[in-house]
Amino acid sequence: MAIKIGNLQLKIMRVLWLHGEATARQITDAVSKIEPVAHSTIQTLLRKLEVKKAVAYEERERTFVFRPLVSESEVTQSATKDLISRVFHGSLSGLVAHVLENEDISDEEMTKLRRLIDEKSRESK
Amino acid sequence: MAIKIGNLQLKIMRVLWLHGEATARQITDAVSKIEPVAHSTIQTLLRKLEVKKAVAYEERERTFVFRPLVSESEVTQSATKDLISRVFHGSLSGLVAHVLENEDISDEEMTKLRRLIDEKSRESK
DNA sequence: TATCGTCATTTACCGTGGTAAATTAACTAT
DNA sequence: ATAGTTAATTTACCACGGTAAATGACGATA
Repeated sequence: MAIKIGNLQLKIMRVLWLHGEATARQITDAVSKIEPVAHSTIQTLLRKLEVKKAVAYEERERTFVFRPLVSESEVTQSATKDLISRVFHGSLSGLVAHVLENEDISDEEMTKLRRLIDEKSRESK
Repeated sequence: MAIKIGNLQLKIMRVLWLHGEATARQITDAVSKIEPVAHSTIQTLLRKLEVKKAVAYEERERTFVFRPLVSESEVTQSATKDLISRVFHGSLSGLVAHVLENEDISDEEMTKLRRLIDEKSRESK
């Protein structure tokens, strides 16, 4: 548990979550579409992800095919938990209060938020 | 902008926000109440905070008295923005949805959340 | 067969957060 | 005046994320 990864590592994981599996080259290409990155950088980070058991690979026709070992939810979860506990003393409403006060939230977002809360309270009853 | 600090550095800043100003020794003592830390560690981090203009000091009776140069809100803000943009593609509701699905939120928290949203929509109209 | 392209592997470096001991400088109390 | 206390400064690591070039290994192709 408590999978903690950086920003580029997250982008790599996203490619894997999206495609189920991918070669280093495919990941480099996918990530580079948004922001160019050297292939060797991707390989280094894949190695680091492998060390911390976030991905695994399998050799297929002399090429490594990587697949994720952790789910998007797990990673998202620990990043979120980390922020909420570190910065907001464990309080989700603290976070939301802060954002509502300091950021402009669109009407659409507000509607979504309200719906989320409504649904959640209905279901818990 | 975009002040980014680690966990222990955050704890140091909290002492400063709380007291307005403090000596390194006072910070060490305050932080150590929760979790012991070497005085020299605090001093090192104060130095690093000073380099990045998060604190300033003033010499008083041969002792440095530190004060914060950035507000709690600024720091909280950039940590929050960072998470929301990195992990939730800029969507606060995405974050909230995730938390509601994956964590147990108390009734009290839910009430607070609802109130926050109610107040916010009322005020924006 | 010699070279070209493509992988994987090795090696190396920077920045930042954290950890802290060792040293120096200055004042205080005996 | 000397020993002890306290603070600041210096120095030194480690871990991790990111960045990437250099090298090695191997199959394909000219």
